[in-house]
Amino acid sequence: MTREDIKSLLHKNDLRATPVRYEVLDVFSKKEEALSNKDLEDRLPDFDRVTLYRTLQSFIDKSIIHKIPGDSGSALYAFSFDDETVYKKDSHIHFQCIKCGKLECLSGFEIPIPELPSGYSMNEINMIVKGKCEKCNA
Amino acid sequence: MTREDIKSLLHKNDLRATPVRYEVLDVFSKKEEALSNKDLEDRLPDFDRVTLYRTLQSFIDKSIIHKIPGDSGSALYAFSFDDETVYKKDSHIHFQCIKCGKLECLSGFEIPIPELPSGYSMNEINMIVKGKCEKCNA
DNA sequence: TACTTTATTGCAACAATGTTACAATAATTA
DNA sequence: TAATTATTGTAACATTGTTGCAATAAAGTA
Ligand SMILES: [Mn+2]
Ligand SMILES: [Mn+2]
Ligand SMILES: [Zn+2]
Ligand SMILES: [Zn+2]
Repeated sequence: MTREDIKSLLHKNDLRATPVRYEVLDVFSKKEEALSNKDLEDRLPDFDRVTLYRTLQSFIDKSIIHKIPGDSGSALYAFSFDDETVYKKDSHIHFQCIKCGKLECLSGFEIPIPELPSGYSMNEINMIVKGKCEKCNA
Repeated sequence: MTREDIKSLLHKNDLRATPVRYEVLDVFSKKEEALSNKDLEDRLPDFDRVTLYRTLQSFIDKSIIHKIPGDSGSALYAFSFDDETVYKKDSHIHFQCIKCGKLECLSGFEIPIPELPSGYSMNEINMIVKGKCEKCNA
């Protein structure tokens, strides 16, 4: 993602193009794994953690990134490569390696639709698979 | 679950039968929804929150309850009605209602097995479906 | 039952993460 | 360039998670 790409993405979403936002989006678009607020603090030490927190919130609001429920205690976030509508239609699997700890979005691997009891309706599915990634299995 | 049932379940797991444990298991075996540490504090105000925290840990260790990853910021726990082995073999769907907020284990509705990229292995799956429950759809 | 052993509890204290208020500052628009 | 309004940094506070330690209670034994 070029600087121009980021700028237009931000403006398309009614967000001003500021240094934090450039940096955070740069990190997300490059990194293949999900990151926590703390992860960002470590990577971008020049910005305050509250600023990073609010940056994440604004991106979540605009669906530029998505939040991934984790059992780790802190929330994880990842870039939504597909555009918003596509992301919501066919959502992807989240995979967390039990050895190296990395949590990644498996783009291209669709979540199989489960059956629900009658009377229940479905809006969103989140599937988190735990196991060993390719590297850690080798 | 009778008092005797609870006692033998605890002893079977090498846990002493104490008042907190009776109460917590009583709550879990009756309630159909998942609960947080805070939820337990509200329901059982006579016990210290750290005691409840450690009670949950001991039950998790023995697989008497299971932890459910949520995006709410705090961990949720639910009773494992099936015994441990069965629970691990065919795990169940977790359903969270977007209207009333309740998170429940849909026992009897199995998680469909997803495909993974080659080289990846699977140890555990967690599927959280969001939508409206029967009550909230009526 | 009384005694011994060892797990468990309550309290205090601390760590980590999440969240808001407000004044200073920077990005847009005219 | 000036005006407008979003965004930032700092501080402060809330909530949840976690550990150490001495007091207490449960289980096992005589
Ligand atoms: Mn994802
Ligand atoms: Mn469950
Ligand atoms: Zn790995
Ligand atoms: Zn409901």
